[in-house]
Amino acid sequence: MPELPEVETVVRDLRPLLTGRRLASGKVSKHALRRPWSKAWAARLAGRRVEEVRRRGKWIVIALDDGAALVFHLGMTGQLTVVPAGEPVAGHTHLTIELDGGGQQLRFRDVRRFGSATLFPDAAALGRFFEVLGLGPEPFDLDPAAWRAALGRTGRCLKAVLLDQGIVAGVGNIYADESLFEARLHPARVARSLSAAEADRLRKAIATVLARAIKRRGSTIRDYVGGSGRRGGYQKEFRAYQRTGRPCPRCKTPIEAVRLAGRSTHFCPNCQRTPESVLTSGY
DNA sequence: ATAGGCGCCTGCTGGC
DNA sequence: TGCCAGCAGGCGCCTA
Repeated sequence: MPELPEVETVVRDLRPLLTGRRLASGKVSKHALRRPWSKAWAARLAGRRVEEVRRRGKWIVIALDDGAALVFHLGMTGQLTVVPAGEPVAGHTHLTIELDGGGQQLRFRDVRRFGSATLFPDAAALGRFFEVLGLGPEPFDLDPAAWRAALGRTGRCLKAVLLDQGIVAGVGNIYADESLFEARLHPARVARSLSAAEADRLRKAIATVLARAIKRRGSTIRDYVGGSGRRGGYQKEFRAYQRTGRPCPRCKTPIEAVRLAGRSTHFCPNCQRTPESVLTSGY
């Protein structure tokens, strides 16, 4: 689910709700998440104060006053919310942390359990974790020359490249399709085949689409909610993703769906020329 | 190097 | 109405 705009929305929602608050006891469900949650961590959290809530790619980092960091990934169906302690606990809630005063709780819910919650004891451990992950730059910070070089270095198709968190962090299936539509580039185009102008167009399109989606608080297809429980609204503005057979908003040609990089991929066959037609048109 | 497939989970949809 | 295959916003691992 949650790609950069959704994760960014959660972070912006949680920041004022968590910063400066003290964490109390934590309660964990018996179901395993993608990464194991150590039993000792709940006690380790108690009494710690939240210093900062931030995002890196699709990861949420809650930095604590003793240098430890609580790190979440939302997987496909993760929800990280602050709610009144009296609110009924929804099914699939895997971690509940009491907050000081006000009777609120931070809750992590994840139906499919592809997400994770992890506690890193200090900045060095967190740094090592992200180093091993090897996340690429944030999409809003892409250096034009480095981006062109990264595309020029691979024979993979654009869809696969956009989904690769090591090339650019935070783009997932929705925003890969929406960015390629915005840039008018076919998802099967070989990255190396892009001109400098096309690479620039794609770089700008990614930032444009993500910024637009953040303004709408991300996309809710089914499960996603922000840090205060509100749904996103960008799903109403999809131009390609999940619009198979419906008219392209630019040229009315029906949107097509194919499978690329193992993911369903949506594009306009007229606005986003196929690699073959690009070749035959003598580009 | 890269594509493709599978597995991890649960729940919903659509076709028969 | 009921059943079941197929699919879903992610990602790591394996094979060819």
